[in-house]
Amino acid sequence: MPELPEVETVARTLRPHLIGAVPVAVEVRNRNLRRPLPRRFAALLEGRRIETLQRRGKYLIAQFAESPAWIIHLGMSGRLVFSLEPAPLGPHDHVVVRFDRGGTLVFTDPRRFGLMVLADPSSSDLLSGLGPEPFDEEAFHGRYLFELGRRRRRAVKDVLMDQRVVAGIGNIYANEILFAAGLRPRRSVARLTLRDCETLVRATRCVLSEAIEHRGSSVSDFLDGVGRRGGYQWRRRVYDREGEECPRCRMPIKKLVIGQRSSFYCPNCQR
DNA sequence: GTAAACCTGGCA
DNA sequence: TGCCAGGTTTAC
Repeated sequence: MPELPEVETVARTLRPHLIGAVPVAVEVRNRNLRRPLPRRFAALLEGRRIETLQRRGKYLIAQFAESPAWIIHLGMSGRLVFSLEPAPLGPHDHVVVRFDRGGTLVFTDPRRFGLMVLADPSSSDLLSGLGPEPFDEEAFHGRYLFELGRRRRRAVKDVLMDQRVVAGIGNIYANEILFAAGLRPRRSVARLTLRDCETLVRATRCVLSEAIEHRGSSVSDFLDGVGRRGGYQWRRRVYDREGEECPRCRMPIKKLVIGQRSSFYCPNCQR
């Protein structure tokens, strides 16, 4: 579910409720996430005031006055919802955090591919390998992709989704970005011109910012930090639209599988 | 490189 | 019943 626009949406919607709040009661109902939560997890979180809530790639990072920070990844089906009047808990509500000034944050994740870690962000293995943020103009630009592409022959979609190359892009937005850039998902990065790479970078920022404006995609079940659905699923041009008309040229959208992930593209508009 | 692994739910 | 799903890691 959650790629950069969804995680950014969660961060923005949670900030007003979490900044300055102190977890007073942390209940771990199931510690078997992607990495098992340590026994001392609750104790390490309780009593510490949240000072900032940041996004890095698909990770959320809550910082306190001192290290360690609370690093969260929502995996495929993870959800982080704050509410003032909590509903009864369900079977996939794994972590429940109550705050000093009221309100409850519930981490829900049916598939348990999500992750929570207490670590120093500057030394965490989770964050250290991440590539630049897509909106970082200093680090993520056409030449960067162009130089990177010359080193190895690889499908451009594969490269876009590689978190070491650029952080935050997953399957939905990789498809949408490639449509916006007019590039086929299978195109080898080795055969992209510098201009292609510049177009790709522009398309990346354009698609991601449009998705953030619409508060992310709720293809099936994404909810933001206060339990609302996103709106970008209605604006998807190609993702999960096999056989439908291309919004530009009306040719049927095609589907193929790259690296075990479904890819959607217009055979006419993308070359 | 590619496949399978982790897990549950939804849908044909 | 089998396949597919927003992600990432590990093993051939």
